[in-house]
Amino acid sequence: MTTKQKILNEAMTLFAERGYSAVCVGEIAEAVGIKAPSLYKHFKSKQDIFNAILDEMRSNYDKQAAALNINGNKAEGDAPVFALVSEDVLVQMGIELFRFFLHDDYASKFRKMLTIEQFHNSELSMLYSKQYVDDPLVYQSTIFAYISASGGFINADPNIMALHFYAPIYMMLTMCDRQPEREKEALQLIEEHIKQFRAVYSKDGQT
Amino acid sequence: MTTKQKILNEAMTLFAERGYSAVCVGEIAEAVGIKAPSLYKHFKSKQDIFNAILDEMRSNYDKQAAALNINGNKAEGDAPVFALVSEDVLVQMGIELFRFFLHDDYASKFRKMLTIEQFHNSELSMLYSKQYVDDPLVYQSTIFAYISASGGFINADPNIMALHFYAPIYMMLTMCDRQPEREKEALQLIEEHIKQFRAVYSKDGQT
DNA sequence: CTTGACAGCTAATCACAATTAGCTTATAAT
DNA sequence: ATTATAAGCTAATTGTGATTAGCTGTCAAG
Repeated sequence: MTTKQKILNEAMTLFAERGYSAVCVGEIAEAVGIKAPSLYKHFKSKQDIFNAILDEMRSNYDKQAAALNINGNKAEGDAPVFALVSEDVLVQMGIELFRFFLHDDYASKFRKMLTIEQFHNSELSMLYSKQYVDDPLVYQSTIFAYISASGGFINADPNIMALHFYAPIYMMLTMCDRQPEREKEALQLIEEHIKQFRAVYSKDGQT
Repeated sequence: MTTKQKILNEAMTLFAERGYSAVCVGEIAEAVGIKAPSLYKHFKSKQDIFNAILDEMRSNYDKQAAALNINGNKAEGDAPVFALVSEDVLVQMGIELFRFFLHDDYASKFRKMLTIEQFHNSELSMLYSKQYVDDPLVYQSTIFAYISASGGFINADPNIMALHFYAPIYMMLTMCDRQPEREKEALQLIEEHIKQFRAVYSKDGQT
């Protein structure tokens, strides 16, 4: 891995733990294994490092979606897969989603960093909302619209179904970001959540 | 209002916008209308100001719960009120809850501050989880257990019902913290969310 | 009246963090 | 072989931020 890349990684790790302004360039350098002034051979300022992290993540965004076996924004392609909502396919899906976002090193660090910096300016606010609220809701909504249309679920607004499905997962995710020791508990809750979600929304009623 | 109190207020405002380490004591002083060194007549360090904010909020915690017409941790007392889940009492409840937490100046600033600082140490992590995840869930759960028992709702795990009810509200709340301009949209979603929540969980079925 | 505590101020101090200057070495292309 | 470039280093520089020293005015208690 190139030094430049190493700098981005270590910087993100530190920013994710303590936030941009609490981290000093010396620490980033030390983590990389060089001295502070050498950072300036690769980036013109501390702010520039931060910006580069954002740029990198913007270009990684689609790759990330691909890393799950989902199509990111374009959920139409995935919907048929979910249509086979037999038994706990839905449960598995939700849990995979949760596990991936929680454990993927890059995704997880980036999310924590954005959590800390989200109020800093409106670009970051919008980015956070897009990544962790809007896009997932649009995606899930598409899926549920499809399932509803094919008769698997009762007739209900797919946007609200998406909210019902995703919000608890989101809440557990942010909880595990700050308290990783509660992952087990979170998984348990998510599993029950999805089972009950399926129960109340599926046409036949209970499992 | 005493200067000491003003310092705490202004400091919290700034910490909520930009986080502890990005704010310098001079700014706090300026917001209060004094010079930086004068702060030290009231607090022995910048960190001490932060700690005092936490202390203050700990002692305000119960008052806050009282400000809503709820009993904080002890939901047993409130449950009967909710038992009359006729029509949109539930909707009103949820929306009031949302509005209060979003607009109350103190509650809102404190939440943002804690959002930024939550990863700083485990005490803050626990505090965040308690305030915005665990306590609300316990509270809601108690309510739903009661409603279920009195036959208003289908038989389902009240913990999961609480999660279903609260998580979307929580997600919209944190969204509005970073994008206040989306409040209308959030309220709309919450209203539909609760209506649908009631529809799927109430014994009779639809509205 | 006067005195002491309080709360403010200006002018240091002290540390440290970001960045720049300028030197060195390795390496890869000419 | 030579040389230009990249990437590292040490030693400034510069700015800023937290905190301390020490002075001053106010005001309530004696």
